[in-house]
Amino acid sequence: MFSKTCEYAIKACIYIASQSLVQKRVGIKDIAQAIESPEAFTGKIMQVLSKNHIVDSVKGPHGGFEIPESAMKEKKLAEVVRAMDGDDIFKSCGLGLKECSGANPCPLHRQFAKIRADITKLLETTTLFDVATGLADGLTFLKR
Amino acid sequence: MFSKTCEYAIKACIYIASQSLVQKRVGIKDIAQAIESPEAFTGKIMQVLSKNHIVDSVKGPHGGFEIPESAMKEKKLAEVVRAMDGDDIFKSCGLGLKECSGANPCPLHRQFAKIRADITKLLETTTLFDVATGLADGLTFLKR
DNA sequence: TCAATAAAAGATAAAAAAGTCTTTTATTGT
DNA sequence: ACAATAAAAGACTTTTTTATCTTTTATTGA
Repeated sequence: MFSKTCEYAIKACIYIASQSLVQKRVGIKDIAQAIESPEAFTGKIMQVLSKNHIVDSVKGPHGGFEIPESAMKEKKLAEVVRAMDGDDIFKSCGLGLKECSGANPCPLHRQFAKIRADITKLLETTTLFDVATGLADGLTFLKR
Repeated sequence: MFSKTCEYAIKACIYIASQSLVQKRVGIKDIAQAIESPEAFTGKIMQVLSKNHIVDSVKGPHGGFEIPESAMKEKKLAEVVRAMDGDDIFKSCGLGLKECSGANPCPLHRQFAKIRADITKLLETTTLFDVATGLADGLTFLKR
């Protein structure tokens, strides 16, 4: 569904958001630990998220990453996915046709269109705030 | 969604099925051409499909691959997907948690469960016959 | 100002997926 | 029996993804 990179990115954002809810800025070590990801690789991912203005990054002592509450209420999961995996999951044909459309449909065009629409709706309507609260409340998890 | 290998496999099966509908056995060159896949790689994929009894293979002159009409009415797309990609798409957590469940849910557990169920239903109920007819009738395509 | 901290940037490395090439085996028709 | 055909099997190569290691830059507080 998503690349490993994208999975880590989504989990990292949710973790950072949940910590930002209690005014805590978190470092890479922290994140890697919270989402069970390789530390150095997580650093690379954070660079992309930071460049795409999905998270705020602060260098130096007491630095780390954060997402202001106002921002996390705006940011949709779709933005994270687009930053990491592009918009393949939103657009591309399930069987890999380059020009799959109503005029040139693959044998599963209509069926996949429905599924893609559901995925798109989920990712375009869910905000980081929406998912961060469940984590903060101990109702959901990012490990195991 | 699917690996490239799996996409080729699905398309190959649909093409073979559609040709079997008119009593035509098809060779690897034929298939590769019909689905725009690399020929040698397609050969490798056919080996897997053959070993998994999804297609019948015949060696020697006039040999090739076929799927008897009775068989294609039984074979679900899910069997092809399982042979190539395993059952990750049917089972595994969208965020990559190893033990994602009602008791230890990832933040998107319920939402993904719904989408996975839809995908599973589609793949488990659609037979090769179902999709081969549309191709044979020129209503759907495997290229472009 | 300087040592410590933490992310950014850059260069590699390892693993997995995608793809190719060569040799072998099975089948067919002459 | 044997030449031709076509898939199976095995050994490789290339590309992409995942992951690591090192150096640089920015920030802080003593």
